Amino acid sequence: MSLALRDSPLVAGTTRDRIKEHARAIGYIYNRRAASLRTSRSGIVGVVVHDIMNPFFAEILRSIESELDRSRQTFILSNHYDQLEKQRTFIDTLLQLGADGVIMSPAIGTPASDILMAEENGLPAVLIARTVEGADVPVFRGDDAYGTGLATNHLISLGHKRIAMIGGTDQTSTGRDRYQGYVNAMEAAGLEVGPSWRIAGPRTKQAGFEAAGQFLALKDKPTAACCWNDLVAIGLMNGIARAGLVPGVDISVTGYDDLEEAAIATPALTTVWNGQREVGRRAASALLDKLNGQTVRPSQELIKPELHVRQSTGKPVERA
Amino acid sequence: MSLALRDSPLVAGTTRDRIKEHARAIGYIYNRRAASLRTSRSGIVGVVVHDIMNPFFAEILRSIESELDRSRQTFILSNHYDQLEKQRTFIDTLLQLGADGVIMSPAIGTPASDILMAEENGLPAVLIARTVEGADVPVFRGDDAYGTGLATNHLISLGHKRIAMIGGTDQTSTGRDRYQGYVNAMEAAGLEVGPSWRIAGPRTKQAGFEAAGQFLALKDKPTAACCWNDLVAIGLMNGIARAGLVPGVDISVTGYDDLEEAAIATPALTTVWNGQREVGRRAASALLDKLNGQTVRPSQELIKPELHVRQSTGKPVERA
DNA sequence: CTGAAAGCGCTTACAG
DNA sequence: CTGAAAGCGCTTACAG
Repeated sequence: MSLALRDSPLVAGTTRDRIKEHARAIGYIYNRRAASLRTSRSGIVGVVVHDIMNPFFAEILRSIESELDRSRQTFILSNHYDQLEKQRTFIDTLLQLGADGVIMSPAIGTPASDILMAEENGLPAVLIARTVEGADVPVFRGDDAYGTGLATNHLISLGHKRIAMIGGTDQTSTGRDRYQGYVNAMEAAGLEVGPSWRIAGPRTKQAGFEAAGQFLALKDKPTAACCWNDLVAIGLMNGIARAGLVPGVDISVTGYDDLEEAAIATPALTTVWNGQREVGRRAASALLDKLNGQTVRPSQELIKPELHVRQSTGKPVERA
Repeated sequence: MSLALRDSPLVAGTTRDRIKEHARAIGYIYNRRAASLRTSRSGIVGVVVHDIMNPFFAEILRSIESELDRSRQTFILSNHYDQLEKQRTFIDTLLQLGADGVIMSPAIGTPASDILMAEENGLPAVLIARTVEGADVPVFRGDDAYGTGLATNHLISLGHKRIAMIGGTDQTSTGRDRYQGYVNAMEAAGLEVGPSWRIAGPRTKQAGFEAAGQFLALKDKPTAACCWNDLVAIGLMNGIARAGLVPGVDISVTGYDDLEEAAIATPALTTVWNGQREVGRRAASALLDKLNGQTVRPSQELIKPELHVRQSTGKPVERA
């Protein structure tokens, strides 16, 4: 019977149809636990990211979803909120469920051994967005240093000389790379990076909004802000507007990610497209290849970002 | 051994510790598929909503997550994007995995028989946000008609007489209820509802943004917009600002949901708090009760919304 | 080609 | 209290 339901060529067409019809009639439900126990394939893929509600991950997840759907894999989502313990619990759950693989944006502080452990227990991993030093797995992410370089150079070319970097943390590879790209661009242009010009931390709209006060009170007031991501940029612009200044005129602001929202922000946000779709699609397809027994060599795949210029950046306005 | 690992009192303390230590040493992984096959409990709960990336659902999901976490249930998320087929596939997957229950915001057009089928196959269901006529299960949602009534009355009390309703669809109970609340409030105040004053459809920031043009071109131009949700309201405000008008001054706008974002929008959005946390927490806890064999009677639980007045609403400004 | 049997890793009722 | 055995529902190798 199981052969018939799976359309095996070993079973004749009419027999197959008769069995399928009968199965439907009695409301037969295929028991995947039993099948998986026998075959040790579950058809489950885990995805764990910092926060699935963050629109940056949301766009990645959509493309992972559509890629996995085509291979009829069920995917289980989880947030780790950058808590190593939550991430470990989730990986443990995946192992217990016999998941076939995991796509993860590793939590801050993830040791390579965590990933090694998963792989050794038959749970192949693919990383997105962040790297883990020493983990021997494929990684798909944007070229962050290059991306913030694009944004910073754009501001420099408009004539800005005092440019702050708002948000992000040194605890992730992404954070270090984005900051480095900004610093490199500044130095290449012979510009100084004021010691207080980095406001580290913010990664949400709310935090960007709150950072506006600190930003506007900076010594040698910068005329532009290169933000960690679109959320911070939009929050910052709201904060700037609240303070009576006009973002895009009085202060130039760049974002990062090019979320759908960036285009409809007021003013429309100049930002760096980060290839979310690409990252998701390629990570999922690499994992599927692995599951199908193909050898996928560990590699750092850097998607090249692109600058999208809109209305939130302009020439600097010097005030008295 | 399995008794020891589950801390059964049948096993002496020292023996238990020795076994646990050994299990850790050899890297033992508990096989939940096997256990579930035997016990027919899987520890999996499914959650399916229109779109998990929508911040309205995101806030509900967070509270479901924390509630289920405490009972050590794994939850599987899925979007149905209001496609009945996707929802059915997901429910099917849950049945095949032997999930213990499902929390769903039913897709448009979900027949009661779909829910009945799940329940009959041992998958108890709890609904959130939307009702399905004839489905005999608990439903947790906000009192939508009351909520839009609050918003509309607030606008009326400020002196507005021409108020449009932007967004939402008649295909969901939520959509019908919110529209009805608006109409009731208008009629109770003896105000006319202009036939073109309802712009149905928009439910996203993008769509709200795009609706601004249509709104601003309405005959007998309304002075205020009661929006379907915060996303539409924020999008609409952005569109209004793009057109050179000042939202909150030239046009009053109300939202619905009171997302975290509402407070930091520019201007800060007057909106209706919709009890997302409550909805999630209570739905999860009702499902857990069901799983534990308690009889949970099917009922409509309406969470009372509250108006939060901010800067996006003010007295009407009549222009020449 | 068909059918009966073994076995995946658990839990639980049962015999010792 | 302990240990061996049955059985959950599949898949697959094997005997007929």
